[in-house]
Amino acid sequence: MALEDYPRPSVTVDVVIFTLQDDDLRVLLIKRKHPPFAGMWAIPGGFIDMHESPEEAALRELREETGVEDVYLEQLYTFGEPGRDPRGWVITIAYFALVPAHTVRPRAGDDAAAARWWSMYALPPLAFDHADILAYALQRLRYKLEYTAVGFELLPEVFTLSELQAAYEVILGEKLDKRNFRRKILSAEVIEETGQYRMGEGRPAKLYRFRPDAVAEVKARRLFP
Amino acid sequence: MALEDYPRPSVTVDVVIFTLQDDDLRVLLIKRKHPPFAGMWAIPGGFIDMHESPEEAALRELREETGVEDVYLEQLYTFGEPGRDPRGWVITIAYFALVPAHTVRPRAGDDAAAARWWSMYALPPLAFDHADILAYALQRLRYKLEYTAVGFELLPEVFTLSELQAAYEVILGEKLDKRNFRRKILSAEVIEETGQYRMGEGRPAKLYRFRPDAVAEVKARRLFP
DNA sequence: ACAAAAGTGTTGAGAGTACACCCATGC
DNA sequence: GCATGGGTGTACTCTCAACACTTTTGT
Repeated sequence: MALEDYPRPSVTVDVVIFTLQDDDLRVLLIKRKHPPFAGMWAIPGGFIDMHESPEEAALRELREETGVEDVYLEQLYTFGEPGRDPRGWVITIAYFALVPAHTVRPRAGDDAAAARWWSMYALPPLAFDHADILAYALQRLRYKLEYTAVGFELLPEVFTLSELQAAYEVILGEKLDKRNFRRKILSAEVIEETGQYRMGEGRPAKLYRFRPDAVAEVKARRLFP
Repeated sequence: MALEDYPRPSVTVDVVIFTLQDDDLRVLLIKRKHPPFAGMWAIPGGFIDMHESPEEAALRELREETGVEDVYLEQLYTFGEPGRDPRGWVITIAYFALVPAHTVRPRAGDDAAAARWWSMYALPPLAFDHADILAYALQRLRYKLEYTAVGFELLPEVFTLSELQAAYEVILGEKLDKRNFRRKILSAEVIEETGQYRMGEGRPAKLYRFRPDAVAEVKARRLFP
């Protein structure tokens, strides 16, 4: 039996693009130009091209919507409930990306009437099952933040410890203790001082950078030995 | 632009089915009857049907290959490298399932010349990119084992602590300390005594069962607070 | 001098790890 | 009575969480 004897779905990639902006966790959404859900907000995405891998397709979408090339990108989950797209049988491979805010200026692609950042904590109504996808992406981001060093992907190259802590707080949605935070992050040896300082309203703050040679993952606590 | 204007891939599900047998971690493979890779071993799978979700397709495959219905099933990853299937453009959504050995008798489905368990530590050459998929599934299984209670999905309803420890050892590929193992698992309060004993060659062993109300997940140690 | 943000240590509790011997049964 | 696997406790180290004051700068 040949491939053509089986019905084939359309397959898209959707890319949840996170950033930090104004002490808020934001996600890039596009306003749909065409039906279905014309005028509604949606996660940017598009059809996979033959001859490209799903990851390449996700990188292409990311480039089209943000212009950025070299960012953290990870496959999230594949959604394929029948009926999730009123046009027909459409399966989507969802990705999530982390971009530092200052590197990006959202651009509306061909199919979008607009593109802008939305706070993850104040989202508009969303097309398709995109609210589910975002909820899952947030859960996964929080989870990864706890046991890997992905947080740095959202920050500029240099940052202060207070800025880093604020980033963690806004993503996790909880306050953290300053002394414990500093002790733990410094003992993890994933950042180093740059020797520079950031001048501000109070005492100048040491600037740090991520150590690219750092081990990004810590062993999880085992439920069983 | 309509859905039909875009090229569509074939989409399959592949289900990595793990079990424990003879103190070994095993995976169910089928021997392919048809080209490509006729006569080679492969992960069981098949095309998704229109009107079913990927998860339903995975459950259907699982039923066809093993007859079991009610088992642990989790989406693993979606593989879509161009060229991974010589017949053309085929994307596969990989799942992994955990089944207790005694509940299953492998059956060769229509497209298979044979089906049998293989040790994860002594695999035959595999069709397509299935070696990659298995390697990733093993990594994920080990990872989940460390911070959730999925291990019980591989054991019969009642078991001794020694059997449980042996299961963990064969999956993780390392020896564990008996006293620490027992202390930790009992303090996690995920199992309870049945009151029965298993008679064997030495002192009879207490039988335990999994507590279905138990919390299956433990907080991971945070890299950062 | 005062406002604003940066920076800094200690203590008590719980978890992880390493380690060796006695117990209950079948033969 | 002995072989076989089941079952048990302690001491040390490390990590976690809670908690408040001093330092450095700009105005």
